Amino acid sequence: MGRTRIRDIRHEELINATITAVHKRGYAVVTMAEIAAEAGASAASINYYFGSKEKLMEATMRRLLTLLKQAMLERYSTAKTPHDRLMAVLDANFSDRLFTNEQCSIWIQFWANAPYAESLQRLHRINRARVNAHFRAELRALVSDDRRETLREALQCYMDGVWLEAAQSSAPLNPAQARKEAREVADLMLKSES
Amino acid sequence: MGRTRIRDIRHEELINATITAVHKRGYAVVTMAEIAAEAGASAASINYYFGSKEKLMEATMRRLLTLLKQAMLERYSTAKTPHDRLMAVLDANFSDRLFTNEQCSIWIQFWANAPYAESLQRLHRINRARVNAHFRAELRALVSDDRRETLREALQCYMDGVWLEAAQSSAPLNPAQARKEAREVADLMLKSES
DNA sequence: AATTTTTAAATGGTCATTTAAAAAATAGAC
DNA sequence: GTCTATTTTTTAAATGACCATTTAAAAATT
Repeated sequence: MGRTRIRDIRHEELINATITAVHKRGYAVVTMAEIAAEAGASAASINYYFGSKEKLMEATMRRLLTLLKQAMLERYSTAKTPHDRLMAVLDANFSDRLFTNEQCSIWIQFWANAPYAESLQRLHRINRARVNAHFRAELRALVSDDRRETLREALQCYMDGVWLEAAQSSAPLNPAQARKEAREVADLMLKSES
Repeated sequence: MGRTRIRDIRHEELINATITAVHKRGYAVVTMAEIAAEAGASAASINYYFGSKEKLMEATMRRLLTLLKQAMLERYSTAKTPHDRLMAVLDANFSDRLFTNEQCSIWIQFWANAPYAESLQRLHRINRARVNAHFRAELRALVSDDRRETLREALQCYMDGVWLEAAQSSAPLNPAQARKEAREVADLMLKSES
């Protein structure tokens, strides 16, 4: 049973604290002590559970990527048509659970640091490849060969750009609105195909 | 005359060194000593000319924003139609001079740090407002009222996303290709209007 | 001679990580 | 259920780097 119950609880607490602390202070300057304080723990305990600051950051990013993956798979299961499944990918990216100020901040920090940390770069590649595969699969049925890659890249860049812009704003985000706009943009691009 | 000749030369050298050093090591971890070494100077001289690391970073970002502004104005002057001027904005963003690995890296670092530094945030707002104004002005003649804002935001996010993705790749960028794709994407979105 | 530019070295502060010991939880024996 | 023994968890304090910035003096320029 709960052989590692406390361990799991602390992992979760510390990762949540990391998300909040990085959002508040920035990846570059946040300290172990600040993260620990956010979780009501001590800096030493972070090293006890994660080994180092870098490994904590990696675990935090892994968590976000898992959430995104789950959100996509959830929506995929109920979507019937290629068009529905394409929209499912967009909806997942802007789901209420994911598209928050805190998580937008972390994503930006992730993007900014991935080029300088092998472990983060790897996570980024894996995630990017998965999203691309989904897009490609669904677009196959929706647009002609010669436009498919252009459209796929445009959609991917659009989504990244929305996250980027959201991270600059301190006003609370509106995921429902973001989903609506993403659908509009996608349909706008698809329409010129039919 | 050259009352401040050396001062200007050093400013330029140090800003260029900053761009290179940040690209190589990341904003978060690059040291004054590394930047100085890149310029063949000493860390102390950076403080002599810029006052602090933060002010150096601000000056560096200001330089990039100026380059972008110039590139836009240059292309604007020769464009005749609204469509041409819209493309001019895209072309400026992906011009040979700007769309380089080094500068992409800096932009990402800029985006990641703007939320945590008032001075950077200000620069970001100013730049964003200018690009938006250009887009809005040209789109007025090209698309209907109800779709204009969606399209503008989509284009803006697309551009940001392309920069973001470019910063993740270590392969040399292809500005001409980026311009071509941006034009395709823009036309794709405009087409469904006509 | 005066001013500007340059830097080596000193300063002071911050912080991730380690250490060593305490506190808490758990298990096993009775 | 209570009482040790053992393991796990927690943290205060120590350690050791690292680094931006300052200082003071030298070098270069005017």
